[in-house]
Amino acid sequence: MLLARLAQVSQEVAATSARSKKIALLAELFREAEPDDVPIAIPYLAGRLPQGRLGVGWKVLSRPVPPAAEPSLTVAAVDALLTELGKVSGTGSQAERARLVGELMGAATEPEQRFLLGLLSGEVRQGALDAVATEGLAQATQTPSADVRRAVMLAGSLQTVAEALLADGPEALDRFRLTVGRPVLPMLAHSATSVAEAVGKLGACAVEEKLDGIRVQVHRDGDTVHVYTRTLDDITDRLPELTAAARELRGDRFILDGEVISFDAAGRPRSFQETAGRVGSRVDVATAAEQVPVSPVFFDALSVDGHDLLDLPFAQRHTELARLVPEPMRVRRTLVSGPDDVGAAESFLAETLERGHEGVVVKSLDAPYSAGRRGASWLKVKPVHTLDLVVLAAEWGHGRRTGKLSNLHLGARREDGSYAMLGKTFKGMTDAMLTWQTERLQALATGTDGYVVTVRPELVVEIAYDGLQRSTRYPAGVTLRFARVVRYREDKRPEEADTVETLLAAHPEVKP
DNA sequence: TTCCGACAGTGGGGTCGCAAT
DNA sequence: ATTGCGACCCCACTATCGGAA
Repeated sequence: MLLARLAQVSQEVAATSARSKKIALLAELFREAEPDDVPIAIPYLAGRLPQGRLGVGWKVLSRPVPPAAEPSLTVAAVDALLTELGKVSGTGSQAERARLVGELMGAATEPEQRFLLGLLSGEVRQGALDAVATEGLAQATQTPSADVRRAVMLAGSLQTVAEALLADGPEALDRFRLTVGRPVLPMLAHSATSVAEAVGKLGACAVEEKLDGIRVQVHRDGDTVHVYTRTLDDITDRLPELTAAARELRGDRFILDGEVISFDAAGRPRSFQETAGRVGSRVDVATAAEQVPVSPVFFDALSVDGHDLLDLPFAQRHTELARLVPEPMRVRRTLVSGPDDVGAAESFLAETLERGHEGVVVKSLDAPYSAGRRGASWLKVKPVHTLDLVVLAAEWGHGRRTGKLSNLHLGARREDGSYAMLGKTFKGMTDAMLTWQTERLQALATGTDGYVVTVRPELVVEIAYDGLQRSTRYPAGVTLRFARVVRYREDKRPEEADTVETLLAAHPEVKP
């Protein structure tokens, strides 16, 4: 198959907003693909590379290369070149990578170049990623989409399922069963604004501590233990404590879901930054483990002693978890009978925050484990802080925000009347707000470098955020975590905005 | 007809590790 | 030794489609 054909389909998919049409276009292409093209074409049209990341980013891709006049690249040739590129990434030379990228781009026509750039930078912007491609695959093979989705969750990979399905037909899906040693996509949570709202939606539920660490899926089969992240990367070697902990447990074949986090000497949770730094350390694990030891805290069991628990209600899965894992290694929780009992949930949240944790997750007791989906049966509740800050500058947006000032630079007042930038945000804006702020900020503009428009510090905006964290990038030594716009405060003068001092006073545990 | 679940898009900050400087 | 870059952790929110109610 020619790359030009893929680029054309991607273009057609991008051109329609109807999901049903996107799915039909993808299905048509999947049907016409040769068996050898399938493991390449499927991930390409799901906006991913089969090789994963290649060590090629914006820096290399931004060098323009004259396009070819006629399409000649095949999908297989592109894949071979990218595989070569992946090997070079392992061994070194940036110059060699740049040369290979140049070679590829030089052989591509203009539309092919556009498609490849999107693919390599992870921004295909065709309105179809894995989930839509999965629907397309189901349609192409005339297989119920729920069956395909489930197989993808269990395989942790769309292309594995696609190869099997297109080669052997629907019966091939039976091969994808929950297997110890093969990670599955983890179940995710939605947000709720209060425990009352969450309990109101779910009824009888468990309220569990939400720990601010790294999500882990731990597989043990005899003496063999593997630890996977949320994106199914194998991080076993970085976390020797988890292998040891898994081997201590009474069962010898299981899959558990939990969080890994570091506690200080006093038993308080360390900051996310500290835990994430430890989990990210790969070179001298022994030293890192000594300085920042981590502990697993489990909250779900997917498989125990060869039994697949995914379809059991949470209450039963937790019974299995409790049989296997002693209490100190399980997440703290309380059971709530329903909306009449919401007081118990609220006091549990208060206690949890007092213990230094992030918030709670409210979980329906009768929901199955919906791997890979952001099911509405888990609802997280975290406290939200707000501040009134001043817009110092704004950046031009990309994609659907092209031509709109999007990303705001946020400043807090200093006592001397100047402003300290605390971070940026592009979140929380409606299209109407984008239009409004583009006009308003341009009227306040004092200069631009073509990308960042600086403005007179006059516009006050109410910002919600999850917490403060240390920063080496910003002048106050701190930055906001997950800042988003709530609303503009045109009723407020910049002199009425919050100050760095009041912000620091509100978060005494964070030292700039 | 209206409501709501699922999806994609738009990017934020930090940290680590590696290659280039 | 320092710097720049890419990968991968954490993540919120809005717009839109299309099936469910």
